[in-house]
Amino acid sequence: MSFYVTTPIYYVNAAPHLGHAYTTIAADVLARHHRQRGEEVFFLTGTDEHGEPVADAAHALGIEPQELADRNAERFKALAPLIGASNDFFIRTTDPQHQARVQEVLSRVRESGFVYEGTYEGWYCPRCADFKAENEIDEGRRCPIHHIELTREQEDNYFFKLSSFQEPLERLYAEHDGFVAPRTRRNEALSFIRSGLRDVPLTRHKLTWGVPVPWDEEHVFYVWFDALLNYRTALSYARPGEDLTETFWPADCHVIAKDILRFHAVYWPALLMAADLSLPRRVFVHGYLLMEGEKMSKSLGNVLDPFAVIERFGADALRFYLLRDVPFGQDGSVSTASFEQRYESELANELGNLASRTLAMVARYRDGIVPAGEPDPALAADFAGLPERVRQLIDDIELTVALDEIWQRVRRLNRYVEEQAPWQLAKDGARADELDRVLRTLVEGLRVASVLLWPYLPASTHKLLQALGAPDVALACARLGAGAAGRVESIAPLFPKDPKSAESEPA
RNA sequence: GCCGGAGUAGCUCAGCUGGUUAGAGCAGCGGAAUCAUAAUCCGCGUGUCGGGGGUUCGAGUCCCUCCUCCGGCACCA
Repeated sequence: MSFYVTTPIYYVNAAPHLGHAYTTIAADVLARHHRQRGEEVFFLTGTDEHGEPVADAAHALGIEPQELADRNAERFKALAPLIGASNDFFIRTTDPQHQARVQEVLSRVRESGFVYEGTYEGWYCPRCADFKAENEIDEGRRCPIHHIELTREQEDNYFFKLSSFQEPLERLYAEHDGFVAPRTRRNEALSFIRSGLRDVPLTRHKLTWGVPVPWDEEHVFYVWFDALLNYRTALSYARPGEDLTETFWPADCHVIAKDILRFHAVYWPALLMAADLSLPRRVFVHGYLLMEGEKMSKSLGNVLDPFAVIERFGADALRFYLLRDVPFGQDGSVSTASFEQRYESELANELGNLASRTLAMVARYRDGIVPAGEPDPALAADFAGLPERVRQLIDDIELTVALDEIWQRVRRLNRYVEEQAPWQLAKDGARADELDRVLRTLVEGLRVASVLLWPYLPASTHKLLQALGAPDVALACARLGAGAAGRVESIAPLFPKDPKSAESEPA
């Protein structure tokens, strides 16, 4: 059993921000969950480096596109480990192996008859040195950037016969209902397809920053075709001397944001059909993170800065917050205030403190040895079926709902402590068996919750599971009573209240 | 304009194929406990379920209509 998940490749004309982190974190949760199942997982992320916006941004800085690409690719590459992403490879579309594969696949598409020479005509801005899309033209046919009048121009280039795939795509959507999720995004894509597909330019003539077209060196491939193919080309060279394509293709899940829906839900499957390659199983579209209800933008200030959050609270806190507070698949507001609220009340108070009190009681009442025996049936009943439920929800990419299911058990454990009042039992020697069972149950509950939380909170649950003497995170272990009795160690608070001043070790 | 979503407690939202007194978390008020990062737990909500009409024994949950908000409607990575 294998599982292949991807993020989009991030465009290097600007620096990484919270939105990039969000997508990568979500994909990472999927990757880690599937590893817990014992599946062979490949998790890909990377950078998209060609195209006019990169060339423009570079020239504005007075440097070559490659230099800008190198610079920003480095920043995206550095972001991944910082947010705890366990990606297996980082692709750059300027990798020579990628470019060679792109040429190969697109040549095949041409040989199959899906490419023809044509003329693109549109509104052109001489300052931008590029055509403008209909919806980005200002009043009076002006460039939205330079505010000068656009001219009508033509460009000879090669076209991809997208129109040939209208019917196959409609069939794909009919037969594979979950190809695009959530539902509303699927509808959007399908209605776009039904509205009639036109052929699209496959190459650009006036640009040079791109993958050269092998059959006509005057052209480079339009950046989207180059970019989309990364999902497949990466497998061929991610591991030196090995081709992983057979093992992992087709991708199980492409995680994307809604702004690139059309490319993944329409162009991409059409391109793969044209190349006679199998299609990804699913495209999952998440929403936007809004700051105070506005779309994120640096100029707004007041942005939840992922780097600042990670530096102070650690990557786990950011991961948890984003997947907890924003229903995955929908737009949602984020703010430093709500982050701090979640951090303190849920991570520090509910989970962190649960760990502290549990470990402290085992240490105080039983010298750090977890009593043997069966867990309390009452609590076991509340945990019954949980791993299966979580598994199902993750299969449905319901990351927020799955997290909530687990979190309800964290809360259940705090209630259990109050119900059982172990400190009372400890005063009565005749109730030692009861106390044994309560402590045993608590440790087990905490262990199971930690295993299930591991994809979301990899660093802190790892630390906690170590302390509990049960480091195995396999999903099969997420059953109350599956853990062995043994010794626990006490640890520093997992989520300190004032992490800024706490000189704790890095998470 | 066309298509698709959404409008449920102060806030953020659950409510699947219609069926007991409409739920959760947060915030607020009151209380209990002391193992714990002064953390935790318990109790407290008369909400026109956007408006109106309809179907039904019975409707946030189906149909019609109106209002408001959001998204998509092509070559912007």
